Amino acid sequence: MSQINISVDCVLFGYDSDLDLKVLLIQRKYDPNTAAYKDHNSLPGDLIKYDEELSPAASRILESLTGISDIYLKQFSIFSDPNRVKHPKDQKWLRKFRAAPEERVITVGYMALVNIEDFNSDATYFNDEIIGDLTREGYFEKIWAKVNDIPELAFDHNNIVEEALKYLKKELNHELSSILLPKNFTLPQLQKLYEDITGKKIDKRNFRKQILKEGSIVKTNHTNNTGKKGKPATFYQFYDDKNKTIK
Amino acid sequence: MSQINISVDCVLFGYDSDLDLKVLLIQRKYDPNTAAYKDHNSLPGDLIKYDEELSPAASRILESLTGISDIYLKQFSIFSDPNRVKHPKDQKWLRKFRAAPEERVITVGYMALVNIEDFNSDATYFNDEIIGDLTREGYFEKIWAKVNDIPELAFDHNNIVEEALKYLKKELNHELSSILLPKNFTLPQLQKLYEDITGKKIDKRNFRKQILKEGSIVKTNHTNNTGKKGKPATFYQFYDDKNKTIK
DNA sequence: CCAAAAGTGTTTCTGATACACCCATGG
DNA sequence: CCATGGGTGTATCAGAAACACTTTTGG
Repeated sequence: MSQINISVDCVLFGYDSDLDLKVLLIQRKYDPNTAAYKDHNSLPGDLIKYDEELSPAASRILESLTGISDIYLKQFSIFSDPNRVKHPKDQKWLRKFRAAPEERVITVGYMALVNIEDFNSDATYFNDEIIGDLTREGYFEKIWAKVNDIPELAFDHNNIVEEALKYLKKELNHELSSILLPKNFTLPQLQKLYEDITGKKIDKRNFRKQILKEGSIVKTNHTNNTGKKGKPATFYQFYDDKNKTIK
Repeated sequence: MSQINISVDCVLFGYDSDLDLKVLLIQRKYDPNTAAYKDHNSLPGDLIKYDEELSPAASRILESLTGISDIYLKQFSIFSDPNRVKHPKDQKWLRKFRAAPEERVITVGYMALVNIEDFNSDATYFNDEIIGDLTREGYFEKIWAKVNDIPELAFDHNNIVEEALKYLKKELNHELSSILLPKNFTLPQLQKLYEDITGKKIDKRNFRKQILKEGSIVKTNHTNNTGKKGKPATFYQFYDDKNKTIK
């Protein structure tokens, strides 16, 4: 008898200060035996286990990819179209490693945020046992794609990314930015992050006034002597109001 | 093999102008043969069919209860605790009419709004074939419970109601109020609705100024000569900006 | 004529926006 | 010394909030 399956898919955002907002994708490499996976890209995700809660499932998937165990996670939507896995190209792929590839899958979308520098330090981490779907399939790579330049993805994953981005825009605040930025950051970096995500230019005096008034960030004694032209910017750190500690 | 089931549960709000915000509950009556269902209350909900989309499932359930086919619906959260149907009292009940009562059920919460007067005109409507869970179980009644006085409900339904209420508070606007109110309503009624739902007192001059400025409601020539003391209030109607029609 | 509820404008405050010049560094 | 990017304060505007009396009806 046919059953409905549940999965989670994670849209992991990373922000590269001098560049762009990016999303982590799983890219299947060309396989000479089947030629089927070439250029097959998707979001990290997996079916949930019978007794598994949704958020822990998302954590499990992300930890296995990044080695980071406490990634910021937020459920943002459900994708429940009965035909969302029925496209022939997706079916061809599913048949390779799912017991019942034609069965309906409802997926829960999670938005996740990570400091891309933390990620890089663990870039090679990978735990074979954790991600069923990925390891069953074998050979793949992680790539950071610019949000404005995302390739064609499997299933409805392009749509899921769009929805995650909408959600991030709507929810953006100082707590979230503090996750995307390294511990030490400059105000021009923070401002650029806001401008990149919301797509709006901000007046720098007003931006500083606002954010400093809130008291959520503190000045350090250091500046970024990057060897570039221009006055060096001073580093700030986020201050966690609840725990009275610097993040 | 154990599978995960998906259901939808509906939190249908109705607003009785002179009284309170209410939620529609399904109340199982006392059954002398089993004595099991006494005082068993729950939200209207059902497992979804294999090929069914979530929103249409919620519509189906609500239509079968109210006879109204186009009830306002909004998905607001997922409830996915693996043990949410495992409580002994709930298991006892599920064993009566589910093939696999011990299986995990993930439910999707829908908030729904209805003009309680429309509902009353169809109060006796009930379609046997539509709601599986309800008809399998047999005898039940619909009751409107005040949101501040909700009895103990099955599963995690008390929690689901709370979350729906939070969601309604957050999303409350003039479109939503127009659904809860009858076609003709007075400004004091509208203001009371806002105050009841948000739990905050509003200055009546500021409230009128604001809502009239938006142009979403229009004055009529009628007043509510209710035979009560005090100046009669004039009736207004919501004006649908998109369709240029009165709702 | 009194009690009850509807209806009506103005002032104050606060937060958002607009705007231009000086400073420190590298080349 | 010049090009580049960092850093600073004030004036204006708009929307939110505070506030008190008059009007119409029923009893």
